[in-house]
Amino acid sequence: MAAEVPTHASRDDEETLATLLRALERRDTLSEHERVVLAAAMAEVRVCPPGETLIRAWSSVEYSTLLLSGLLGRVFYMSEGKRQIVAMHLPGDFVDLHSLLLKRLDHDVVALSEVRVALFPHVALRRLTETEPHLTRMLWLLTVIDGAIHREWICRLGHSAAVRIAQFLCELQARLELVGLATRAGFALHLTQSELGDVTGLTPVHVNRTLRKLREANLAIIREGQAVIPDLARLREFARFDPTYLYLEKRPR
Amino acid sequence: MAAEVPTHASRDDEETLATLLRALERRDTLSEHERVVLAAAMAEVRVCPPGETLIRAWSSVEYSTLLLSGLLGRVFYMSEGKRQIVAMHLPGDFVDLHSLLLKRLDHDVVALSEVRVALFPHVALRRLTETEPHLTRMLWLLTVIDGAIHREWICRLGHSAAVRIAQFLCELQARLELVGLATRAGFALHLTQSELGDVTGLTPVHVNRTLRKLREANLAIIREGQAVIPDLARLREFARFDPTYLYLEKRPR
DNA sequence: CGCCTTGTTGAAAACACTCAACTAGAGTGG
DNA sequence: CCACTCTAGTTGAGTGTTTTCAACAAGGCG
Repeated sequence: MAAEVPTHASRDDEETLATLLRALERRDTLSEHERVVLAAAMAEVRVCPPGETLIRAWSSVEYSTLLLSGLLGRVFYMSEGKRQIVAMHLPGDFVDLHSLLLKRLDHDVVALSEVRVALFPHVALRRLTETEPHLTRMLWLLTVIDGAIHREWICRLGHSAAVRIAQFLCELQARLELVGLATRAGFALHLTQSELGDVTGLTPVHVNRTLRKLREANLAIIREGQAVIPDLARLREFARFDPTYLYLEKRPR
Repeated sequence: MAAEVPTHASRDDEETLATLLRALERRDTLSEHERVVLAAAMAEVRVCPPGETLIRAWSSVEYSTLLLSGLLGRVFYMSEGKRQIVAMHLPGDFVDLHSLLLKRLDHDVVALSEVRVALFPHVALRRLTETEPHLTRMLWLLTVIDGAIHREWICRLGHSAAVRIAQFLCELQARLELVGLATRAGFALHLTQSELGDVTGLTPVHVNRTLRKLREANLAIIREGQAVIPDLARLREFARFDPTYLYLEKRPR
């Protein structure tokens, strides 16, 4: 699939690699050497159109994907044409770092908008784990936070439709704000109501009705690719949202 | 909390540590040295009565827990007294290896029966990550498989009550069989219908009705602490259960 | 223009929840 | 010994939420 030959990353991509570095440094400081080693592990940059499946479930994967720009989902295709999105990824996210260990993924990785991604060959990452124990633990931490978000999603499915959608919006807002792609007042959201249903485990029809309720309650207005949040505190209260589970704080590890 | 002084593990516990070693060796071979290093990182062994909370959410944790015997759950307490069990752990499971990276957990760890656990101090595990890259990757793999099971649970909640419960039974059967605690015909299941509801996101009343349906359809008979499965293939077909996501196969890593 | 996708709304059906009552068994204290 | 209480399981009836089926409007695109 992907070319084995590393292509030189442009300044633009180096800039977006900085998003990953910032995500890591939010948790612990990196040495200059570690930053260099990580940057060196990055190879090819690719651009994919919306709807493209970057990685198909159970296929053998030889690299991990860093999302540079766009929106990307991890998707299960279930019986009777239903699908469930089990994770959403924003710029700066290491989408499938876990494939370094698993080699085959249980889910597809799908572009939900046009995306730019950087590929980190597993051979390079694996070499890194041999010599950089601290950096390895920090990458391990990313996969473990990924698991924490999964757990939050499990709990989300125990709530009513309105709360589910509100929680998802809160999570997206918090994560997007960190990378400068959202304010407390809202963010760009180029998801169809059908995709929103795949995230929250609801039918498109019910998503539609529920969005109307949220709109009428003035909690969140979703339209034309924009999520407008009149009062974030009120939305968070309604969703009982507490961003602690995202483990954003700095903890020396 | 836990004593810092390592206590000598009895032969019985060494035997059960073997369950962890087997779980690891199922994925990749360990050197004799690695086996010794891992065993040396194990300290105190504790016994807890059913219902006890071993680890409380957001408290500072200084060790990771290996389950030696009994059943153990990872639990979220949600609003209005509801709770959601986000993971079940069997003997041989490293219950909270992720706490090595996170330091504080987003959930409680609760004994669902009398349990025996072995504690691995974080200082010892962390020292291990400094010198044992291969062993580190294998531990990392365990946390990543944990995430894969989370994803399966997310998808589970998109199905009907009967399928949810059937899937849970199938997962438990497959995992228990691996450690010799289940046959294809059934296993001991000391969970109340209420706890089964906490796992599947259903009310106890609805669990009861659904278990009756499963019983009447001769798919699974749950009673008196026993899960009897007349025809595992049929149950798996009904639940559309495919154990691949447990990543049981051997893959050199 | 026709065709597709997306969003929207209505009505009926399916599903799961709530409230309530009752059984059975285990454990307790008089 | 019994009465009492507690937990776990069971069942019925009514309610509420979500899904399904269906139809239709609006916009993009060949």
